[in-house]
Amino acid sequence: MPELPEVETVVRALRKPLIGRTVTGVYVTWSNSIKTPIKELKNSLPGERIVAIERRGKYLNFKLASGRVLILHLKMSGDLLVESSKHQRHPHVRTAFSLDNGTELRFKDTRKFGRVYLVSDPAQVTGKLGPEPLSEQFTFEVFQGLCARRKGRLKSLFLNQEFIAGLGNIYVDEVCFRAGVHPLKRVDRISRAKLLELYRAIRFILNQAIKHHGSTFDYVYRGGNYQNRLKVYGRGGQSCSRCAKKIRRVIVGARSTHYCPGCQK
DNA sequence: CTAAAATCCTGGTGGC
DNA sequence: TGCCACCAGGATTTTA
Repeated sequence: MPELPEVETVVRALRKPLIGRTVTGVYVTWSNSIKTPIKELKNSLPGERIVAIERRGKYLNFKLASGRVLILHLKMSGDLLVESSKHQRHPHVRTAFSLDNGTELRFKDTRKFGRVYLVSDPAQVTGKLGPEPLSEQFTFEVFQGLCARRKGRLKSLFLNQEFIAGLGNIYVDEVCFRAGVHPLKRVDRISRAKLLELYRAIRFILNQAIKHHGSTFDYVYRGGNYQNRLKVYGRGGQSCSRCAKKIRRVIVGARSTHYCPGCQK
């Protein structure tokens, strides 16, 4: 479940070992993940130098010297490792990029949901994404405009990457709790005051999670410890830390959803 | 148009 | 201990 904070953590960790490196080879064991013709990837990636690594929503963009962009999505169970080529690959490494200094960028992906693209224009992959919630451009006015005339439920809208890029199941539940808004509330019936609370909660929760290097779960990126600070996600049946009522777990749009019936109206 | 359901996947879990 | 059905979940695709 890597979401924005986990992907941001990965991006920051990869910059030092990867920027300036040149790809020397491509290794693939699960071609369903590769969304560019494999021949093209294997033929044209070697010789490319990585000049920058950026995050867009939950996507990682590796900018190459030619101007093309290698885009990865970790989906459910993806992780990226930089290891010596001599070090044996974990069996769940589905794609690897060997580099000019004897290391490899390894895409470990237990559940095989991950995706790899090589494109000339990243908009081909990420063009429809909504705004970056931590950018300066994402003001309250922008958020309010996006919410206007939306009839759907808050939870579903927040999970929609074309609405805001980067929120996922864990942090949506945490944002709704912090703002004190019920996740099933219709968006067009939320007051301006509560919208402001939601806007602030999005920025606060994501920033806090990044500060703690994201959350670590069964298959998710190692290292982070924000999972210990979650107030509702994964806590169905436990007592709310604010009002002591039992936290509920329900299914919304095939996603588990956690909220406190006392604090969230 | 929206919304719900199916799809892709595997390791872990709980029941028996 | 072994077997098996079942579950999680991001994004896309299909169905209603």
